[in-house]
Amino acid sequence: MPSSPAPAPDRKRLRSPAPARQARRGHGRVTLETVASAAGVTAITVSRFLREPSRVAPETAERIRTALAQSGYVPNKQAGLLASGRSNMVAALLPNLANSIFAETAQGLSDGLQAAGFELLIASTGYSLEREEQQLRALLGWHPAALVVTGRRHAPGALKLLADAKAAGTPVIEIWDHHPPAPGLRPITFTQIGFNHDEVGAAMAGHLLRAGHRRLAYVDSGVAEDYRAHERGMAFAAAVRAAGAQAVALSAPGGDAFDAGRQVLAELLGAGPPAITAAAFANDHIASGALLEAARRGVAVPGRLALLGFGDFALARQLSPALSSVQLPRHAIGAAAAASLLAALRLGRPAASAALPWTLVARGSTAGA
Amino acid sequence: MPSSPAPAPDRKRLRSPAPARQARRGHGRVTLETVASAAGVTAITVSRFLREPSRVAPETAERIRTALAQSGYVPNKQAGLLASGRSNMVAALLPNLANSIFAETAQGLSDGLQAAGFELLIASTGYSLEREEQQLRALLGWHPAALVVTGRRHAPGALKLLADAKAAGTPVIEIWDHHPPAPGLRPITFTQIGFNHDEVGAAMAGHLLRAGHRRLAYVDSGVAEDYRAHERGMAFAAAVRAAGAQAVALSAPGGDAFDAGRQVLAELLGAGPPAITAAAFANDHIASGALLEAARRGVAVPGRLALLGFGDFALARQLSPALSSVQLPRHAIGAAAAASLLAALRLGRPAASAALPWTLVARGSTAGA
DNA sequence: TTGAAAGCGCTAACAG
DNA sequence: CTGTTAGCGCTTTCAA
Repeated sequence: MPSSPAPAPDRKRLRSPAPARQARRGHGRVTLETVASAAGVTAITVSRFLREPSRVAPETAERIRTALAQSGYVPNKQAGLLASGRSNMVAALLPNLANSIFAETAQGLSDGLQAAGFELLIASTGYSLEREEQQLRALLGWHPAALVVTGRRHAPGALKLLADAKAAGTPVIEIWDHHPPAPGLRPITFTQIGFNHDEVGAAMAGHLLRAGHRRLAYVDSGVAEDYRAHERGMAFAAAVRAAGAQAVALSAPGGDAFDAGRQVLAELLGAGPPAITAAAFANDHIASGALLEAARRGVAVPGRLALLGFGDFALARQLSPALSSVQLPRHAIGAAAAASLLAALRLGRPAASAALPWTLVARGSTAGA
Repeated sequence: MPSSPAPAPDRKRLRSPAPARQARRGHGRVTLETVASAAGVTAITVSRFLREPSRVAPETAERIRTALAQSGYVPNKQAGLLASGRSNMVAALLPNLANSIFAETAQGLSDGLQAAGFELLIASTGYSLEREEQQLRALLGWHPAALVVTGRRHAPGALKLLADAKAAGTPVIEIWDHHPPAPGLRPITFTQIGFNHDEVGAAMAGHLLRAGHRRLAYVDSGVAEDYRAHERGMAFAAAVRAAGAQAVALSAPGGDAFDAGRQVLAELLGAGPPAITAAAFANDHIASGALLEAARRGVAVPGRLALLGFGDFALARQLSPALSSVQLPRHAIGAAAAASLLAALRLGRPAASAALPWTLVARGSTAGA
């Protein structure tokens, strides 16, 4: 008796609601019906019990509770979501997660969402608009209840997806940015929760100009697609020039950010005459690298060179001199986005934008005149 | 004519497979069928095209391609997964994400999984076993193809869920740990991918003992549930005592880790006689805080006090003196876990455990004797 | 308070 | 190469 083509399936008994009912590809999973028949009710009653226990008679409830406990039942979310047509997921796209700045935003989102029973689906883009579009497409397959993306620049395809989603009533929120719409540039706009990077760049310049510096550099991160850092740099340079001072644009090399900062210091010191006496950075890591290198070389900070970071990472206030920096609403951005989209979902109208506060924290590295 | 209760739905036409077919709660979403009828085929053909374009005639394919492009169709994953009974998701539980150590592991997992077409579902536990169990329960609702948890300590309920999953053939991997099973302690075991924290603790002690220290402290992180840090501390103390030297156990206060390290330095210096001349830390942040504070106070490192970190964060080699530390396979743990579970899924047998290498990197903060 | 029927959007199996 | 049929596990609607 070789290869008899598998035993004939006994799919002839089409009777009764009993647990028999051999499924097409039934891999002995515990389903609502398993629990139901153990409790002597039908699936729908167990389903009701799970969602609104009060709508089930106390005795029935007790039997279901027992059956549930013994079965090891785990509700199947795909089935539930598919059947209800609802979604309790929010999809978020962040440039990366290893960077503590976005990790905190993710935490803020997660905190706000979890309390409301929503789940967070995160993907990272590595600052690439192309990857953002890919990831967005993948995420949309889950039919999320809302979308959170970073920044206001997106690939054309992504923009279309976002616009479609918005048109279909799905809240779309852009975080880490809050700019007035560029006149005539993009017709549709989304909710924005963040701050204005032009203002920050100008404020960084203002802080250094007020200390009397006349030749100032902005050191970019070197991440080509981090346009927010570029914007700060442009605004910085504009403000510097508006004050009649000189602006120099530098870019940090790739690799370890501390090392990049160390290398940039040489450029900073070598420039001139007239010498550059103050530098603002795209982030605290690069700034810290420069600060540490200055200490190693015996370069006086802020005497010879004033240094100003961005992000106010934990390390900033630990260095000597302590690094002046811009403190950001990292967690708040996530929390506010969660609150905004939750409200939008509840009220059925577009999510509200918000400009969140940042603070320039002056410390030793930019002290005095 | 006030509030006429909405126009009567035209649900009378039950004919033909045409796109009419008013659904029960059909909210004009674009489905396979929408695309199919636009292309003049049925849903299954579009479905096939999406998965295996070669199985569809070139002409048909072309029509489908057009219809697809115009429709803005987004496949519904819940429906697809439910119908196929498959899952392309891996659920991972990590203590937290803001900590770069775990963020890198998540990145490693994500990298490995993405290449194989799997998606990563991440939740963080905040080092709480209770939250781990909750999150695990929530994650299981997605019926993931594999589970990744951090460490080998779990709440009883979580342990049961994991054991059930394993029994059902779902690979379960414990990361960041690799210990021989404690005799008679836990009957069932899972795949482990990480390293032995006892060995690291002993190696940290060995490194300092070799430099001639006779009274050594281990500074714990103060996170009660980070048992891996405790284990390193226990092993550290055991090795110190085995060498006939004295071991002191300290714990860092909560709050900012750098500040905690600064505070601990005072304790370290105040202890004795005999004085503590070397300290090992639960992580580089606390160690760095101590190092920075030592510099501020003019305490000689390693002359008066040798300092040894754990984790080898980017900052470690930037300080002066540079901080000795233990370099960990942060990314590799995630990558190896991904590879192991992928192989297990493919071959249909249990995932393979692996001990990954770590390195004690000796730098200035523990130099000389 | 409970159940029967139908369907969410998709895919497996089996024709043709 | 394409279509038909049935069903994934759950929830909605309506009836009892």
